[in-house]
Amino acid sequence: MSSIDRKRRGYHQFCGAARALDVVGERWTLLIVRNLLIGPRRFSDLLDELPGITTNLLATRLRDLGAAELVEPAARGGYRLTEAGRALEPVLRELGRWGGRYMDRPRRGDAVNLGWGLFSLKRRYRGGVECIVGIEADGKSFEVTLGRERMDLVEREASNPALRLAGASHAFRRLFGLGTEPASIDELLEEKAITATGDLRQLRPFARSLAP
Amino acid sequence: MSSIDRKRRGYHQFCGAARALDVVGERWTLLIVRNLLIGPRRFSDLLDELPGITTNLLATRLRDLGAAELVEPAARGGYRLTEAGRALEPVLRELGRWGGRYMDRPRRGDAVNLGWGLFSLKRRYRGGVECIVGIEADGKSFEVTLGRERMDLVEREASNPALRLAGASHAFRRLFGLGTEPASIDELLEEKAITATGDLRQLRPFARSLAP
DNA sequence: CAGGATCCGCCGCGATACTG
DNA sequence: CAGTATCGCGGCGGATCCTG
Repeated sequence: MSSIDRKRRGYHQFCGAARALDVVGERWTLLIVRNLLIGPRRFSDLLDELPGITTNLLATRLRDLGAAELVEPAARGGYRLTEAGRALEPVLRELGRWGGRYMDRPRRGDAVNLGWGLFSLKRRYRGGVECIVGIEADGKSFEVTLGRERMDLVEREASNPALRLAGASHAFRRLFGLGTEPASIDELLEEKAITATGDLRQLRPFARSLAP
Repeated sequence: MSSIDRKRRGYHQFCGAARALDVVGERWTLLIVRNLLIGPRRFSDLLDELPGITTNLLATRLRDLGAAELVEPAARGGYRLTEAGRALEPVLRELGRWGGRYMDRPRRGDAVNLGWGLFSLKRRYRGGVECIVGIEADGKSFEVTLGRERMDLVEREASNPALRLAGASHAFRRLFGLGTEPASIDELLEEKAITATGDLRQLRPFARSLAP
């Protein structure tokens, strides 16, 4: 039946990009995935982090992502990505890289999220450092794992970080040059905008490997 | 004025991926870019290659892409990508890579396009060959340039290819394993499904560097 | 309160017809 | 060949209501 074929609107092209857009090309979908790439999320978390999305649309998207087996129920409630969902990270990385040209400063009314900013550091990371850093900003906790080649990011309290940094998220956006005037780690410590505890010898290599 | 802010529907997030989707996230847009990445196109070319798009929507998308300075008028009429538009290639590459998992075989009603298939070979190319190959299939001409690291593809008659291959597009899809049972270059030459002229010593390295 | 479902209005989209 | 004009529909945005 052609009614079945056309049931769901699709591109009907034998092309990887078109197939991908058939699955994750609808509005909001890739942004939901981006947020889940940082860590598991509850419905209400996503609702807060995605200003403008409505409850019905978020529910629909999560249901569709579940049906596509890109998202599954998380252990402690909420939603998490499956392996196939996590495989979308390179797509988000390249989208973020390309969109960087429109992103020098936040515009009026823009939602700003430190998680998105830290996520974008993955492609800036220069490598060569090996340590785990815990970041606490505005009630949120991030575990940043620097390895030989790549950086990992999870939103959770770092289990056993070599270094702990705490401050307002704006301080971290200054540290990494994420939409504000950049500042050195020394300035920020001097101003007490950021406080560091733990193995302070890791501080400078950490900052340098992620500097703007 | 808030009416100006909200004139165009957008995500209003200070995030590279969201900014990118504000510009190229609407339906059809990235597929138009994908086709233009293979070479300049006229309005009617795009209309043929994008089954299902309508004239008004294609006109709107091309106008928007022009306003965003991703597309500009081509020298001999039609449309071509600007530098910023070509910079979307990694996005299409990663989308295509991810979408590959849904693409083992064409489905009923799928549009099939040899250009899209050859484009996907860019990420398969193993490097190490240096030659220009002209491919002629079903009235279309492609110039495939193999270099030390990467492969380039333009839809045009190759100016001075070391090797010329001609055949039905289905034969090339067998050669590269693009949605059909793969076949070796020897089989295809034996069957006369593909005819090769020029420097035949390049034939086998070419096929091997792009094999499934 | 988390996690939705339901209803409605609007605009992006699809289809067709028409024009320079 | 390269679009524009028109219209109907469904996806999406906004608000409210429901259920454990």
